Amino acid sequence: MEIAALVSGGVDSSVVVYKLKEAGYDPTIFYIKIGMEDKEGYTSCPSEEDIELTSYIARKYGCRFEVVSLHDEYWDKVVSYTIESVKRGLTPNPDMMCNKYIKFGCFEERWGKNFDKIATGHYATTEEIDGKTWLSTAKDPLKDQTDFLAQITNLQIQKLIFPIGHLMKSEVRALAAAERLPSARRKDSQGICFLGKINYNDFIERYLGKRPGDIVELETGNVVGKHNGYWFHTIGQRKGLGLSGGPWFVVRKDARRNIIYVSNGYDPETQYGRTINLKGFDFITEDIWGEFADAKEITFKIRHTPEFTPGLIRRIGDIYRIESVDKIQGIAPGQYGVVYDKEHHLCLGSGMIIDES
RNA sequence: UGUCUCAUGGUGUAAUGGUAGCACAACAGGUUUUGGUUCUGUUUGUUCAAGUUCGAAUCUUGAUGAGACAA
Repeated sequence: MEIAALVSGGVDSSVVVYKLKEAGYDPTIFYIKIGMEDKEGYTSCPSEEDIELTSYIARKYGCRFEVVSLHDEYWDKVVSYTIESVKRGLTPNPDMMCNKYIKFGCFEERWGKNFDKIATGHYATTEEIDGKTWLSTAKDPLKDQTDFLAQITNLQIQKLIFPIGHLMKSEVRALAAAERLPSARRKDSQGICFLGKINYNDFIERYLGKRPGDIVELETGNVVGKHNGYWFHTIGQRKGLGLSGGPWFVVRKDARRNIIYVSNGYDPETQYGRTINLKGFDFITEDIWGEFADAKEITFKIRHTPEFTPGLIRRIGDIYRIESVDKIQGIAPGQYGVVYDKEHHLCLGSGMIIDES
């Protein structure tokens, strides 16, 4: 079986190579360059070190190694998507798009198609049930990354293997240490991958600039402060408002009028919601419900959190509506509601959160 | 202009002659492959000038500023 391993130079993907070799496979290692360089030659890509580490792994395990660039595609599908979303007042999820369109999209079309399987260092697992492949959650609940994979398709999931999905993070680190991998003690990557060391707000300002507007208290309608543009704030956010007498949380955004609505207190009710409307819901493996009028018991996430929240899902026309059992903080349109089965074992699919109105 | 009240970090507030504290913000870390949440830590202040006192944010006088009542 021919396997392509996507390796970034981090601990997780390095251990993937080790696990594949251990299992008797001879993977070909690919490093995907997606560093952010725009037309002005501006770059933030710290890929030199990553490529160095990846190349070390390839040598150590005697694997074929290729550095491929999906820079333009990345810019198209992920970076401009991010900017467009933010501009529309939404909260984008670039990493989900990266998985859907880049790692398992463009890469597959250009290189992955020549392989039987594509292996990555995601904390996720797959499961065969009646000849169908399902995306299922990782053993390590804290590191589970199925929520970032929930936009991929059935075709993609069939080709994927996640060699470290049944390991705890600590086990992965221990393996890396035992194998003396240089990335063993490397810090976990975090944050939007294309930003590197660039501050998020700087990135936004670079493309959207500033547009001062009012910060309004939702309950009273009072103007309590000024902001530099609705695109610098997201729903549920506390930091960055600069208002005293708080804490204050962003509870609503009016992109058209450039107004940020906030509520005051440690636990304002307006910060929470129980209803989540999902547009363009995609099932990963198959539509297990079809047309249905009743409510299905599920669990879900609307953010990368360790908890799965129980709830009921209904279908209302094209909209899938989740009624959460618990109140949910920071429901931000543009983010994805990721739906799992009741036991939060299988990841069923996801849809983009839209405004309730 | 007559009278009164008030003046403490960026903001809002404590400390009634005895170590200027708290909250929010900001900043820095931890957690987290989405700017979110959350946790830990740090910085910043007595409007100014003179006086009383062993000792003043606190008492006295003046200045400046803000507010309220007042014709």
